[in-house]
Amino acid sequence: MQPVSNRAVVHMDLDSFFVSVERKHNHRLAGVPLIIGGGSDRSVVASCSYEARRFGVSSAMPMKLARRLCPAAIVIAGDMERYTRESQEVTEVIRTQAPLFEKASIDEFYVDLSGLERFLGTWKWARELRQRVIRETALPISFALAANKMVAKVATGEAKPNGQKCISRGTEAAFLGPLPVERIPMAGPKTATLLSNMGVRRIATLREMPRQLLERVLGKMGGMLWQRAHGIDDTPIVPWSERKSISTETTFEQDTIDLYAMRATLVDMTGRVGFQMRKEHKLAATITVKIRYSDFNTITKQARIPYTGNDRQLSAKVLELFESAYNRRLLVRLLGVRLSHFIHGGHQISLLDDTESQIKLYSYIDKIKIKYGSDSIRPASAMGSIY
DNA sequence: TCTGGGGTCCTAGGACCC
DNA sequence: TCTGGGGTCCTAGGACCC
Repeated sequence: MQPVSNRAVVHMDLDSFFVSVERKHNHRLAGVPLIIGGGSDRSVVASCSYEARRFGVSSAMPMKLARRLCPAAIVIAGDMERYTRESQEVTEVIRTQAPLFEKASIDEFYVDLSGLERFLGTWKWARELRQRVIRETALPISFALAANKMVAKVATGEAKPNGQKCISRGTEAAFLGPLPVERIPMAGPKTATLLSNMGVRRIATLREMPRQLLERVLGKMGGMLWQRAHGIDDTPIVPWSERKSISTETTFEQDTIDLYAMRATLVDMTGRVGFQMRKEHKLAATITVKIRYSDFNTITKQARIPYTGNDRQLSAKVLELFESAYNRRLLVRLLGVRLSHFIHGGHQISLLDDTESQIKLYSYIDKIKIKYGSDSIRPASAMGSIY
C-alpha cells in the first residue's frame, strides 16, 4: 500500500519576474514585447515578456537571435540589485503569513501548510496570500497547492501566467500523465532525449517503465524520475541553507590568447570572490579555475589549500592552477574562479603566512570596498584586467 | 543562432588507510 | 609476491535549475 502523504505544499512563482519589475516602474512597457538581457553580442535572454515569447523568444536564448526573431522588442539591460530588492519585498509579505517557507530562488517560494488543513482551508489561505502579494508589491504571481513540492511546482507551471491551481490528493497521477516528461523538474534536455529514444515522451508512459530499467540507465536519477512520474516526492521544505560555493565567470567580448590580460582578469575575479567570502566570514579550502576555449571545450582545475581568506594566497593558487590547466594554444572564451569547502571564521588562521600588519591591511582594504564599492580598490596585478 | 552567470548535486576513478 | 575489501577523500566532468 502506498503511504498516504498528509502534506500540503504551496509553490509560488512570480510571473516573468524581471519583466514585471520593469513594467511596474515604467507603465509604457506594458503590453509590448520586452526582453531583459545583456547588451553584449555574446549575452543571452534573462527574461522576456509573453508578447516576445509569441515571436519565439525564450529564456537563455542568445540575444543576437532574440533580436532577429523580434526586432520590435524593447531590450533592457536589467538591474539585478533592483530585482533582488523587489524579491525581498515579496519574501517579507510571505514571511508575515507563512508558518514555514523556503525561498527556492529569486522568484520562487514553497510554503509548508502540513497539519494546518484541519484548522483552515489551505486553498483559501493560499489564494489570500497570493492576493496579498499582488496587492502589496504590485507584482503578478501564480501558485499551486499540492501534496508535495514537485507536483506543486509542475502545477504552477501549468497555472501560469497569473493563475492558480489545486491538485487534490489522489489526482496527482492523472494530472501528470498527459504532460511531456521534461515538465518534471530535473528532467532536462539530455534526459528527455534519452527517454525519447526509449519511446518515452509523456509522463504516463514513464510511469509504465520498470523502475529497475530506469535505474540501470540513469542511476539515482532514474529512480527519482520513476517516483516523480507517480507524483511521489518527499523532499522537505528547507527554510534556509548556507551556500557552499562562491564563484564568478567572465566571457570575453572576443576570445583571447593574451596571457597578461587573462592573468589580470583572474586576479581581479579572485579579489571579488575573496571579498564576498570574507563578508560572509568564511574561509575556503578549495579553489577551482575554469577555462572555456573558443571551441567550447571546458576544463576545470581544482586544488585543496589550507583554509584562507587571503587574496594574495588565493590569487597565487589561482594563477598556479591556470598555468597548469592552460595547455592548448587556443583562444580562450571564458575564465572562472570558484571558492568552496568553507569553514566559518572571521579572521585569518594562516598565521604562518600572514603577519599581523598584512591582516590589518587586508581588513582595511575590505572596509574601503564596503564603503565605496568593491571596484574602488584593487591590486596593481589586476590593473590589466580587460573590463 | 553559436551558446551568460550564479549556483546545486551526482558520478567515476584513483589515492590512501586499515 | 602478483594480490582483499571497505571507507573516505580528492579531482574532473557533467546535468540541471533560475
